[in-house]
Amino acid sequence: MTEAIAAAFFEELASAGYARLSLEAVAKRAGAGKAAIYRRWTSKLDMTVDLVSAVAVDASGTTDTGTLRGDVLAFLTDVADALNQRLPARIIPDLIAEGGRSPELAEALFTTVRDTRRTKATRILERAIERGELPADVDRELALDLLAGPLYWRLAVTHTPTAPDYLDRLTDKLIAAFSA
Amino acid sequence: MTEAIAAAFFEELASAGYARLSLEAVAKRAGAGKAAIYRRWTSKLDMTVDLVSAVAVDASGTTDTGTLRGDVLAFLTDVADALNQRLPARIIPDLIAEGGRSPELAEALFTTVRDTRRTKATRILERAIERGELPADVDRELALDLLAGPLYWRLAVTHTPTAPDYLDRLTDKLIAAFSA
DNA sequence: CCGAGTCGAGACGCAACCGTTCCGTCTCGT
DNA sequence: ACGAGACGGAACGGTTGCGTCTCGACTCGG
Repeated sequence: MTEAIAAAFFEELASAGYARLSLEAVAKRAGAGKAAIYRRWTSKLDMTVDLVSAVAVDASGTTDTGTLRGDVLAFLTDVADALNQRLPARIIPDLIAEGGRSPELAEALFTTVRDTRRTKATRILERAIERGELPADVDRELALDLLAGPLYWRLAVTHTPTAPDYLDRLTDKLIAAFSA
Repeated sequence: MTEAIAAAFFEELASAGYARLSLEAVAKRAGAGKAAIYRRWTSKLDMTVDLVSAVAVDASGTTDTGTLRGDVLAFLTDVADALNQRLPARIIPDLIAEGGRSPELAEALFTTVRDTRRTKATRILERAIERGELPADVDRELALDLLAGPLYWRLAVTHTPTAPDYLDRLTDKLIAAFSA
């Protein structure tokens, strides 16, 4: 039951956006009464934070492929896989935009989602430093933006499809940038 | 009058988002009657496309600084200036998210805003090729994503402030990536 | 000095949701 | 077999925004 409501919630969130999201529609799509929702969560914000951070947490694998290039490519592949799915592709930009407006939502999601991804990326850099692939004083701040930015821009903002070797080529450029 | 309505529209759009935008609130903030709005535009979508593409078009300067590095830095500075303003910082991510949901809005805005910026960035690359700063077969597709992505990610998604020399450092990394 | 056009203000009927409350049903554990 | 509790569904009063329409006031060109 809770699961059916959650599924309906994400469908509605993707198709309507957070601002337009109606709990009435969620209930209807789940084949549930509104009471079933209000019995579990107190508000739309509560529900959103709870459900979104639940799915965000478990997406935190940190595979060590043995090389910087392998790690970067794996990281980019994870991001691309997520952003190429229908629901996340619509939901993530919407929540980011909404986060600019609702501090509560922004803080709740950022502390889970963003920080998870941030530490994951940082670990890639530090492993590379230990291996001697990158200098110890690599510009981490910039590296994090370079890792996430271009792919997010392409997939989530301009909605441009990627050629099969796109991630490969991007990986090469990124490593060149890190080492510069 | 039209100008007062437009100003109120952008204020409301920034604080409420497109989905929650109420023409009633726009009228009230502009000190206008609703009739004044409906006399000029037929719908919220019509109004949005009209007003947004109007301000987007005139932000299309293409300065030639004489070097690739100068051009890139100038481009990044333009983007950063725009995204550091209160209204664009809130409005742009919101419209991007909304564009994923409303094909009409997406198409109308993309053909003006995105293509304008795209050609601007492409011209930077081609000038560099003419000068011999970049090889003729530079990966333009990747270069465009690298130019826009990291800065957008930092300013519009993670809302992280930038150190004064951030754009300088980013420029160096980007040029290294282009040449790789 | 007058009539056409625009103005702000707001009432109108309509629709969508809100969050709550009440049904009658169904499924449990005991 | 029975009572507790969650279920789907529907209705409640209240709020908000829509798009239309009607006011009386103002401004100007002729």
